[in-house]
Amino acid sequence: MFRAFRSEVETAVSDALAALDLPTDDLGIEEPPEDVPAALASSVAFRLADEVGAPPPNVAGDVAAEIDPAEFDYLGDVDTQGPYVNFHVTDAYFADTLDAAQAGDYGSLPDRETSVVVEHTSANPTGPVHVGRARNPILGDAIARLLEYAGYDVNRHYYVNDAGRQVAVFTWAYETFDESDLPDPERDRADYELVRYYRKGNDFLETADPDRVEEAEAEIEAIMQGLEEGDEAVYDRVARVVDNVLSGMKESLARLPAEFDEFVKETRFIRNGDADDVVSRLKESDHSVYEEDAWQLDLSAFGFEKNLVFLRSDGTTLYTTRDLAHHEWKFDNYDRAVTVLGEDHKLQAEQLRTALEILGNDTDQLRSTFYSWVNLPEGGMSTRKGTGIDLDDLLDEAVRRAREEVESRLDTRIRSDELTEDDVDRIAHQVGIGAVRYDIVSKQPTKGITFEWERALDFEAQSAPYVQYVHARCCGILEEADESPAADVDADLLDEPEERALLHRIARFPAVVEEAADDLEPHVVATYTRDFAETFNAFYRECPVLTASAERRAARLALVAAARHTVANALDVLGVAAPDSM
RNA sequence: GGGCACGUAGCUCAGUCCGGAUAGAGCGUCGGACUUCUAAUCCGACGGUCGUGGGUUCGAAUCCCAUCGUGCCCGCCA
Repeated sequence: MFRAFRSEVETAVSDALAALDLPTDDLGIEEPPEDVPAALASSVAFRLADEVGAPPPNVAGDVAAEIDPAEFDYLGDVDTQGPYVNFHVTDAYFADTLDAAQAGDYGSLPDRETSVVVEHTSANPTGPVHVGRARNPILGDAIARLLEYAGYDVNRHYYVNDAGRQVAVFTWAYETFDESDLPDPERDRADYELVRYYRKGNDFLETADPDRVEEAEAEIEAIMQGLEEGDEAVYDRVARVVDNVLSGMKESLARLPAEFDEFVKETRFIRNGDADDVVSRLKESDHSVYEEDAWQLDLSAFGFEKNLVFLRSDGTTLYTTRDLAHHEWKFDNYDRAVTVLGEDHKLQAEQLRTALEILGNDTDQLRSTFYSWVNLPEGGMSTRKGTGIDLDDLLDEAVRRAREEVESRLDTRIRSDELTEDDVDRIAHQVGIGAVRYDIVSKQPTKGITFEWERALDFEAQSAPYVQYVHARCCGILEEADESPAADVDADLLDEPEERALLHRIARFPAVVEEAADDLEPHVVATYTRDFAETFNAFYRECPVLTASAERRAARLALVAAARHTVANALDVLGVAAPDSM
């Protein structure tokens, strides 16, 4: 309803200014501070004061007087407070909000008939997912969910880097070293087992005799050439390692949960000739140069200092070349493409975009969003070196601490229903994993995070359980009521300030989804859930539901149902579970 | 050296894109509220030169310039 209201306000102000013969290019519509009762306001009077030749409050009065609320459904009173024009909502606004939010999918926007491919995570298949990388699947999955709520047809892709040197090293190491020379795996799973070869191999290359390193390098080079030439036997050798490691990584990611519709392998674009096609088209471009036996793009006209090599002197393609083919493939199959990348890929992403334009693509359909790395207090995390916290360890610890928390609360629990063992287990998972996820997704991705156990697993703070608790409270009331919320309640009965505030908050949810999706910023939804919880808790404190008189009780039950759908879906956008009880 | 981010209360963060009403939360500290629809909750107090210095504007945390601090990037790696 808020979206409809806002559009009415825009129309009203625009028409009023036109009637007063004033410019309508800037309506100055904004949200007033919390202590102002209006839902929207306009500060347009400041800007027009000079033109009108009157002080802002007078101009505001003129604008307000020009608006006839009778022409609108949701725009009610229009008044002024000093230089501001304030817009209030009608009873119909509350009634329609209450009605709309009875739907279980409240907050989902209409289908846009637009497909979007969201590529995220795409971590090199070299070992277990660590916390430094975990921001990517959490952010990426939330963006994918957000876009689905916003009405897009979303596909989630994981781009598998299976053609680079690191997988050649990995394959060579896997085939060379014997398991008896390796430490025990940290977990009984493919990624933990295989990463030992990768680490051993890298260690060997750094510390072994130069002669033996040279031999190893020759084998690694042979694997890379085999991939480039389309040697099926080499593909099979590499795929055995890559697919195995990936199967383990998928299990970690699924715990978040982050799941994918497709794992797109980089080698696919070598094998199907698309990378070669990109090379030949780039060679013909005005920006291509042949220097030092390699084909390069001179991007100085686009503000890039250095050339971008797209074909090595030995005739092989580079990651970027294959990624160009990859993105053209995305453009062929989807209307829009979103990529979630670490900030270290920023320059590369800009070069990619420019090269795609040179190839004749419309890059408006491509949007990238960047996040800062999660570091340890002592520095970065590395799969190769084995430094870092495994995502599995973090999630295990989060669930363990959440379980401790649930169990310690069992004694003081007021509610009469007993929690079963299964309930405790469920709540521990929902709260533990939800807290990790919420902590990451509620911050602006560009802000750096230093990982600290205590902070990551703090269930107090402004964390998931605070919001989840609101959902559990809603469910508790609805369950206790023992009757479904009636469809035709009188929303006018919800006239307490806390009830009105809650309806206002509910009404905004679709607009929050829309804004967050437009900007690819799920943290906006997280901020909303916190505000929502605060507003609901005020209602919960002041407005008893079950003991209210029959009519009021029915209206409040409908409000609680509306609140439940809103908070459940807001959490769903973030990928955080909404527990029925806690 | 160049480019891009980030800098808001003791700590962790919203707000910055799109300038407007006394800069908002949480944690911590201090003081209150459970025979009540679940206290993982709520209420109150204390706490801020919005890194710094200029500029634009009726108005700047927000825009511009400069500067300091931190992080990332500047490969025929991925």
